[in-house]
Amino acid sequence: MNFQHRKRLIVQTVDERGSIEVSELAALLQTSEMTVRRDLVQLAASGLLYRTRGGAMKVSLATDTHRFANKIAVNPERKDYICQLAANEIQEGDVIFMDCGSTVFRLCQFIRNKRITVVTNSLPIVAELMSSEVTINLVGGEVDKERQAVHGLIAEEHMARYRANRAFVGIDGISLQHGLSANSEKEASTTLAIARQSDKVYLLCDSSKLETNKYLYFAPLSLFNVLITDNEAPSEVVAAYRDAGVTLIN
Amino acid sequence: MNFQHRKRLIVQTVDERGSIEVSELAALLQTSEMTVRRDLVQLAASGLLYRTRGGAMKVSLATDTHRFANKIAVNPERKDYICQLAANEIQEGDVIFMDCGSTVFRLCQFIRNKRITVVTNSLPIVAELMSSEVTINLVGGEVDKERQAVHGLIAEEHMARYRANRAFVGIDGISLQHGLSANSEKEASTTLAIARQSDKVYLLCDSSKLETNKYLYFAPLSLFNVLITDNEAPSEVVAAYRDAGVTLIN
DNA sequence: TTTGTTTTGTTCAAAAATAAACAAACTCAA
DNA sequence: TTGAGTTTGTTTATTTTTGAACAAAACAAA
Repeated sequence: MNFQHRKRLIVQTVDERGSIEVSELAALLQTSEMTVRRDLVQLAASGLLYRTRGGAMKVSLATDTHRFANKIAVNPERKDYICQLAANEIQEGDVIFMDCGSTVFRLCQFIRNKRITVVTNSLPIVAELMSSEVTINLVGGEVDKERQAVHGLIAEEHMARYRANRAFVGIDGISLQHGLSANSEKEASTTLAIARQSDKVYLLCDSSKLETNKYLYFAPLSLFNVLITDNEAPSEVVAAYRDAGVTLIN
Repeated sequence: MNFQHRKRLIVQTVDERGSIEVSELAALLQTSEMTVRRDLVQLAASGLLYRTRGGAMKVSLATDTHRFANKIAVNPERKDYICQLAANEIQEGDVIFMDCGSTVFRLCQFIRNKRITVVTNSLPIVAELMSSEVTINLVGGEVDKERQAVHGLIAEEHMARYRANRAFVGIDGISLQHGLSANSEKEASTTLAIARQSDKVYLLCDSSKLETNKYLYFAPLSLFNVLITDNEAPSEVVAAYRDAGVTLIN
């Protein structure tokens, strides 16, 4: 029973069962738990399974990337700080795009009394701005109930009909090395569609997301014009972004 | 049972049930309440659920403080009667248009569990069907805040892209002499656009509106195929409509 | 307000899992 | 066969996770 043989069996078993414990694998492979752990470290490093304490799991079960939708509750004070900066950029008469990110949602409170037009695919944003001075243009198409937003082909065609001064979009991950990344194709696609139709794209991104990567890389840093983040961003990271030519406000 | 397992089960259970208590989760996961609390802290931090005192709830439920509310209906029991009749006409797999009338809104409760597609310009209907089996297609365009609906040129273009089996539309006034009438051009125009794209048009109209006229006449009786009204309609009026060739259900 | 109940966070000790260190066994050429 | 290099198993130390106990905080009812 060599490593190759064990490796095959481990991956196969994990795929079949979804998850398994180190002790079970040791019994199954007639080997010690230490050896199993060493194998698991290698397999996890090459991405064939997800290492958990006490065992391993199928990657697909552990990551559930599609779920990270409504992050309203996370880091609200940072997000409000960012949105205040973003609101300062907006002028009367502007036509702006707002996407369905949780950070972007919090921009609503700062623009309630501005005479501007907002084009958005986010239903919470529409609800929030319903009693405001803002003229709302809602993107049509099939409703994604999980994200409470409209995505897809028809939505993108709809957006293609409008031209905006500015766009405010959220992002799941951003890194100097790989650019922008997202947890879902839908959101990535919508972000691209919005960027195409806007003169100036502002990326709203709280500092916890700087230098993180999500599963789908979808655009280089050049997609946006201005990165707005909070004042808790590490100064060396901020400096690195500025050195890379990014216009960063914080 | 490690953290990854518990996490999956907790998120799944919360999503299914809407909310749950710490003690229930402890029993379900065969672990202590302390552990459940620690798990909930982590899950709430990553935005997968909303922490409440004594348990947790779905994020979307917690953030839906801003709901679209339909005006309190007049004659609710008549309208529900009509909608029950209307719902009987709908079959699995149908694609249906629903407009933004208050009568049509009450149809939602009867179609929650049907596997159909609803195309609508009404925001209260979208909100109501958000947690249902129904696939929703939202009509895009400029939002009419007063009516909580989308009207106008872009909206009509959007609707022109879809073809539906059935359409359920409300009406402000109807008379044998003058046909259909409305209180606003916007709604009249939308009704016409919907009728163009539908195989069969059902007019939902409580009996208090029969033989009334509003300021804008916009279509003859031939616009619709079936008139659904309630059982309080005077029998001579019903007879007159049937004599005039109208298919009437009540 | 005060009182009593429930829920929560913190601290601590026990248990489990892991990593590190080292010895034994095995591989494979020369 | 020898011996360098690798893999494996065992022991030990370290880290992580867990549950219990208890104090603090939040809530509800007088």
